[in-house]
Amino acid sequence: MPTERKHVAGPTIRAVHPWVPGNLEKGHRHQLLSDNERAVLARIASIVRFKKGEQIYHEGGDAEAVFTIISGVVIAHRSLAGGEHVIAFLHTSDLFGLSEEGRYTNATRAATPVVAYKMPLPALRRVLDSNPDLDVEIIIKLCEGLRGAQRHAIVLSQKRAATRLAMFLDLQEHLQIGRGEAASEIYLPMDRSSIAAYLGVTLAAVSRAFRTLVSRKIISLRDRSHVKILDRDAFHGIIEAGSSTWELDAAQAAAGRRF
Amino acid sequence: MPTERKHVAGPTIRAVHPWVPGNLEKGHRHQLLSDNERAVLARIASIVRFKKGEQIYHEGGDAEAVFTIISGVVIAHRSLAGGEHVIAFLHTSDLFGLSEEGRYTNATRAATPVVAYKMPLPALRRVLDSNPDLDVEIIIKLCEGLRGAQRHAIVLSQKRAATRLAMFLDLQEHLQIGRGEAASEIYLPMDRSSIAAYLGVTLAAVSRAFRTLVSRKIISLRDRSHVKILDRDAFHGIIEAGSSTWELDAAQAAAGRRF
DNA sequence: CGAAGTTTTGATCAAATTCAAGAGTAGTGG
DNA sequence: CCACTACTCTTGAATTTGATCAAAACTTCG
Repeated sequence: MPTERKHVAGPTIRAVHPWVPGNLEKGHRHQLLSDNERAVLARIASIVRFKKGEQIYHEGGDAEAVFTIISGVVIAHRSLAGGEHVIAFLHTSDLFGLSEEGRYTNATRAATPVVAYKMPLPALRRVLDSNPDLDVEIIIKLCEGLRGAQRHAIVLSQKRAATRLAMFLDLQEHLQIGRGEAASEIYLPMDRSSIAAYLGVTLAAVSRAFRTLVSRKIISLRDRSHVKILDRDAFHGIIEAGSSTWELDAAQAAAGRRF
Repeated sequence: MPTERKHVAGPTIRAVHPWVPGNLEKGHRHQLLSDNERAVLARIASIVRFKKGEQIYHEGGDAEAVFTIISGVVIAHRSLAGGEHVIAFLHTSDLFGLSEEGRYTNATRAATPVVAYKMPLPALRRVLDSNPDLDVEIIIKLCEGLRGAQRHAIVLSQKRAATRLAMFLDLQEHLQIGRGEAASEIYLPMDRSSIAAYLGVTLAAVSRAFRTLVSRKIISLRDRSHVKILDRDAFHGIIEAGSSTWELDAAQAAAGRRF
């Protein structure tokens, strides 16, 4: 018996709907679980806390649980020989713990202090088996993760560091708006070296890219983690320009995307 | 009533299982649908054909159907100003047609002549609603797509073109083996400019990277689309070396990956 | 306040882009 | 079957950009 909406405890999962959004505004991330579903998941979930910088699980480890974030930011990454590649920055209501053949496919650590729900996989699978409704929500969330990963790939396909950074800021702003947070400033909870790893460039290059954008008065920095976009035209100019004069051959441009 | 295994018609979907594979060999892509499920889907699916280079759907178009490939190779891409970014190369049994708020999120075109099953979304959703079993299969497939996109991002995070190419070849080989095809040679059905777009480098750089690997006797080319790996040690050396001396700071390397 | 860690900035070097021309392939029609 | 054309791919030379190495400024925190 669902109680009042705001007071239901349990995991939340939010995502942009893959199918028609119906009545609601574009880009809004809907709460995917009903009160009832949240209550069911709450029964198998426990609340866990991680300190800033703490490892949550490691690449290749036994996939024993799936997590959703209550508060804080999580970095999903993979360690290559001699460096690390950041896969994603995960926020409140994001789902993580993807596995392949029973092993986690990447590592995660807390970028800030993190509180999360932890759902053991065996219990989760039992719940999924008996609650068909939950499956569709998870599909929707996975579609979002997939779109996010593809967006990341597009950022990485850019050649200029300033373009990658601008795309990253643009993405962060959209995600922030989607989360319903204030939008006048972009907040960057992660440090420069994580941004560098996400963008696939060096720390030094990120720093220079920031300097470039600031000196051209396209953005301003209140401090290391608060960015304001001053000139949106120029800002999007940087993004478009990134892929400007570049291999104009592939003329038969078509369009569409994976399910 | 399922007839003999080999003779059931209808869409196939194959993927590596996210959870424990149980008895079967690692990395093998299991047929996710039962004969019965295939039969159900076959009822709403129609067979469509596309010529080489033909557009299947375009970015932003009304998402009206989902496809699975019967034969041929499909390129999922997104057009940036002045260039295109290839998201994925899709093969037999792959599922595509991802949408966001009712619109395709990228474009697709045929890299070779393609035959596919087309499943209209409204009908598909009706079937999913009444066949809870199908949901889990789709979740598994989406996990695979997500892992693939993340792998792509890792390729793109590499700095040297030869490293990206080697990783690409390695990936193609694994996918080919996973599909159960012959593995002595790597077959590349797509043209150089699609590879370039996938790797996020120029056509010229791809060409030079091939030349580099061939001249170092690490690979050999029978023709434009048939590659053989001659020296596996050196080959994997290239892949490792790519991320060699590079930002050794982020010391607190943890590990793990998204659900 | 000092020490460790993070970020900025500078100078040099290697690598990919860019522009452009030439070689190789495929496809068409005589 | 060959020649012609269009296209893809390779290769070359000059330029730009980011990586690399290293040192200085700034933060954070005990």
